[in-house]
Amino acid sequence: MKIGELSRATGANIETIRYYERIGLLPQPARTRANYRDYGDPHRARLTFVRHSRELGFTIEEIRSLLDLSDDPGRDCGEADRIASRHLAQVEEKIAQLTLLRNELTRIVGRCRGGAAADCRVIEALGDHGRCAGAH
Amino acid sequence: MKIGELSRATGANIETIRYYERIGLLPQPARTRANYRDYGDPHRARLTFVRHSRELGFTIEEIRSLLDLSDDPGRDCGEADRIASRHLAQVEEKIAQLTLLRNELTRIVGRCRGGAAADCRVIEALGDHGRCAGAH
DNA sequence: ATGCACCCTGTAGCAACTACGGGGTCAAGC
DNA sequence: GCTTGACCCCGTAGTTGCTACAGGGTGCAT
Repeated sequence: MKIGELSRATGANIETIRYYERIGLLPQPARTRANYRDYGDPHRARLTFVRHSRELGFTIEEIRSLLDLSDDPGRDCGEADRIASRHLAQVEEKIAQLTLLRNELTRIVGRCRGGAAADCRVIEALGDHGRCAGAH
Repeated sequence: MKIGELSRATGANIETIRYYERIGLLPQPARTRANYRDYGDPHRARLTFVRHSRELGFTIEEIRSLLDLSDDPGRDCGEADRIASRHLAQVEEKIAQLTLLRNELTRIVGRCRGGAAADCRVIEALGDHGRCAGAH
């Protein structure tokens, strides 16, 4: 299939597909006589894997490791589990941080009654870190 | 104070301070005879405002708007509240997304017993979006 | 033959920094 | 008086993960 079809099949956009090839995440496909990229099913599967992993927030380098693992069926897969676990821990950490942040922001907003900026509680709160409860 | 002191006083690193000056977020400070930047308290307060806002996840452009408001004490401050409210909504959205993500990841990890990568459930799950519950 | 959708390459842009190279300044210690 | 070290200057390039051109070529229908 041509790059446009692959793009529609996977939801990755065309520029992104070429970018993945350039950084070596996708192998170089065959070319047609007109020098168009010509993809097969293994390419589609690999790109689906990459897009799905990206949607789950894995970095390109993590995905590279995961792909290396899956390219080498004999290797122990504990490494894949470790990468995913570490990522899960990062996501949980991020959720915790954002929750603290939401609390700060909730405290800050809704305190303006439309007065002059000189007395604005929002601006005041932003300038004064000392009043924050969270540890950011 | 010199840039190193300002850096220590605010937690912003030196390169970042010069960057903020370059993009017009901080005013150009006075210079000593040796051409060193020489900051005063207003600079420190402004930088504290910027860093705190960045820690709360406001973009540089949002911060620029907030600073414009606070520089003009006569203006209505409802705008500040709108910026903060919109940002709060974005944070809540992000938390919701990450929570879905965490659920996916929790489903994926811990399914490896150290077998061969060929049978790895983690790798399999990443290649197969169809089995995801969440709407990412 | 001409329009249109599609494809090619290479480069530059985005946010928000961070790092680096190649220099200048200043106070302390020998 | 000379060196050592900590600090400062500027300008530019790198980071991540794309996205957006510019300037061309290809393939098919009308």
